[in-house]
Amino acid sequence: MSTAVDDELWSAIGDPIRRTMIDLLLSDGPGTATSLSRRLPVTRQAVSKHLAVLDRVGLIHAESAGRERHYQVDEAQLARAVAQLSAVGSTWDARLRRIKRIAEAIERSRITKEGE
Amino acid sequence: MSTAVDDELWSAIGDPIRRTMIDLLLSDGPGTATSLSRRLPVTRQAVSKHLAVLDRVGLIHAESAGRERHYQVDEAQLARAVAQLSAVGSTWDARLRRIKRIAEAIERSRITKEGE
DNA sequence: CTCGTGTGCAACAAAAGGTTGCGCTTCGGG
DNA sequence: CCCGAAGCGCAACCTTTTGTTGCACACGAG
Repeated sequence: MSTAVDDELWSAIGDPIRRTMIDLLLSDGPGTATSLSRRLPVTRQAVSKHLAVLDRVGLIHAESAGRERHYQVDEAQLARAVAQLSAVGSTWDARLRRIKRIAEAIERSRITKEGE
Repeated sequence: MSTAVDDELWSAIGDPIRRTMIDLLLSDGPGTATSLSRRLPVTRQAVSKHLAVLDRVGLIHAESAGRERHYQVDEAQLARAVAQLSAVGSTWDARLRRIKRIAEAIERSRITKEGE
């Protein structure tokens, strides 16, 4: 059902810090480990590790500019991740609906039997 | 933007094993730690810990039956989690769209300037 | 009652996430 | 030119999470 690549994408966006980092990169545009750490409750080194994780799964990519290293979101890969989210969401949604239907059917048949 | 409760829900469903467990509970109905461990690549004890995590955030709840302990999905809470997923997904989707619009606008103005 | 099966608890190993400290580039003002 | 400030990466270390094994206990069927 789920592939290793999908699992990596999931665990990448499963972390609250990493989700916030993606939010920041999307809203403020490209940023560095230092600029991001100023808006997050962790040190630059922790941010740097998260950036490495996101880079490894391809959700962001870096560009060196002098002594700075600018990261920005890879739009295509993030779109893939969003698709994953909605896929799992709709699967669960469908199953919840089906369970509800079955439960209602059982309820109906129980009432019918009682009426016999 | 994101609350502590939301983060707990996210990290709960962020784990591939836990996502699979929810899938199994949805598709096969209520199950025990032992029955789930037979369909997963980890030991019963590991499954038991994951069940404890899912229980703590309210995504599942248990019911004792003799010496067995049956777990099943809490539909309302899972529906909440699905809503979270789609919320983040649509937020990122909207921002990706906006970035694309801006990029196109810049592209247009650049061409205009070149034409002057 | 006794044996098989399902559970929980404890101790331990490995991985993830976080911090501090250090040393190496690179930019920019004297 | 040069030297300090700013940005970055690497390494050592700590804590939490995830996984394992081992053991003791409870329940149900023969």
